[in-house]
Amino acid sequence: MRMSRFFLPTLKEDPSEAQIVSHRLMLRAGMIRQSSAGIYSWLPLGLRVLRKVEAIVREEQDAAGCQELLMPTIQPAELWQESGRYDDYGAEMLRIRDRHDRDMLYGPTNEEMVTDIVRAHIRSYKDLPKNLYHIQWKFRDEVRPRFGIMRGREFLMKDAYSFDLTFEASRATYNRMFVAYLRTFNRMGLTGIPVAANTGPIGGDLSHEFLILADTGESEIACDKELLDTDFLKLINSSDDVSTVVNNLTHYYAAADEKRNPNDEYDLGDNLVVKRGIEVGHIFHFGTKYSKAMNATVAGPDGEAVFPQMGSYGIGVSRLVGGLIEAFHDENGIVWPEAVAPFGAGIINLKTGDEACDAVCADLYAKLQAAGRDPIYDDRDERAGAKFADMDLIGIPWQIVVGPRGVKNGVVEFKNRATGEREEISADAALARLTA
RNA sequence: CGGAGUGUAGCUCAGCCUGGUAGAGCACUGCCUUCGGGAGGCAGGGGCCGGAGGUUCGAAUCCUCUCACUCCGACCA
Repeated sequence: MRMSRFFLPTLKEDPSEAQIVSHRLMLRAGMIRQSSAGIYSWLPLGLRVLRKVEAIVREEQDAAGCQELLMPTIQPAELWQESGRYDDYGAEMLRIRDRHDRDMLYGPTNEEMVTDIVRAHIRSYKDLPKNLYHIQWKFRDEVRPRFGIMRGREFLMKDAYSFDLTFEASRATYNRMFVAYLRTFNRMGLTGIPVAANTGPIGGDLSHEFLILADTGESEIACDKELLDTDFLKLINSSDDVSTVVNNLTHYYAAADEKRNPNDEYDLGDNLVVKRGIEVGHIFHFGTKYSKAMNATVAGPDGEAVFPQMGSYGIGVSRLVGGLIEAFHDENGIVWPEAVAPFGAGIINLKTGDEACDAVCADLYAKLQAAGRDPIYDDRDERAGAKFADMDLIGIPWQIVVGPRGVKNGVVEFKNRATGEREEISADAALARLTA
C-alpha cells in the first residue's frame, strides 16, 4: 500500500475524550472513529489489525476441532423466552421491535440460537461431539461504555459452543479449548492468564477467565506468584495431553476479584500477588442448562433421549486489539507484534521525487509485495520527520529508510520498531532480512 | 441510575463572569524558501458557537428546557 493513497487520518494531538493509552493511540493512528457512546467505525488501519487478530483466533479454533458458522446479529425474542433469559438479561439487552410488532433483539451472546440450530439438525449421539463457533458483532447496552473499544457496546466476539454426549467428554472439550486459548494469546505475543471465575448469567459450574496483565485493566486478579513465572508455551509444548496442561496451571491459586477467597490466600503468604488485567477470554462449562431448557436431545446408544453437555467459549476480538496496544506501545506510538501488525514492513522515502530514491523504494516495494510482506510505502511529499513519526505511531515493526545520502553510498537504514536498533545495510541485505 | 463536567473550525482550545458583526495553534488549499527524526514566510478556504424556547434594540455570552459526549461511583462474560 502506498501511503499517499491510504486512508490514514493520523492526529498529532490527543483527542480529549481518550483517557487510556490504547484509546488515545487508536484515535491518533486513525484506526477507529467514534460514532456514539461505545460504538465505533473501524477505519482501514484498524480493520487490518482486527482482521489479523481474527485470523489467528480462527486458525486456533479450527485447530482445536471447532467448525465456523455465522449466526445473525438480530435474534427473535422467543428463543430467549424459552431459555428464560429474556427477562433475566435485563437492560443490557438491546430490544427491537420489527414492523410486524415482533419482539427482536440484537444478540449479546448466542447460546439459545446455537442450541436451536443443533436441536433441529443433530438427532443422534453418533453426530456428537460438535463444537461450533462464529466471529460476529455483539451488542450489550452497557450502563457506562468507556476506554474506547475496550468496553464498547458493540464489539466483535468469537464465541464457540460445544456439544458432547457425556460429562467426561465435555470436560475434555473444555480442557482442549482452555489450551487453545493459551495458544491463541501466545501467538499474539500475549500471556493470557487463566483465573477461576464466576459464571454470571451464562450459568454453569465451571468457568475460567483469561486476562492479560495491564495496569489500566478493569479486572483485578489475585494469584500465586509462581503462576506468573510459568512459561505457558513450554508447558503446552511439553505435553500432548491437554488435561495435564490445564491441571498444571489450575492447581495454582488464581481468582478474579469477585471469586477471591481470603482463606485460600492466607496460605500463600508472600506468594500472593494482586494485579490488574484485561479480560480477553472467558470459557464456561454449563452442562445441560440450555439443552434441557430448550429441550435439545439426541438419541443415545440405547435409544433414549439424552441432553448434550455444553460449554461456551468467548474471546473478545475487538477488545484484544486494545489490549495489544496496552501491552505493546512506547512514547512514540504503537509497537505491534509482527503477528498482528497492519503492515509487515514500512518503506520511508526521505526524498520523494528524487530519481534514485524513488527507484530504490519502488524496487523494495515491489519485491516486498511479491514476497508477501504486505509493505506500506510512505511515498508522500512530506517532511522526513512527519514520515518517521507516522510510521512509528502506527507501529510498523520493520522500517527501511531510503535517502539520497544513503543511496549514493549504496545503503539504506534498516530499523526495528520495537528495539529502536538501526543499521546501515544495502537494500538487498534489508530485503533478505524480511524475505528469508 | 447517583455525582461532577464538557459541547465554539477536521483536532486541541480561548472568548462567556461584565451581551455589541467569530478567534488562536495545528490540520487543509495556493505560491515561495526549506528538505536526514512532526520546518519557515506570504496569501487563502472553512463555524446556525449541540438543539429549541425565552429575556433584550441586540445573545456564543443571561434564563429555561432538551439532546449528546466525557469522567468518578454503582453495575458488568
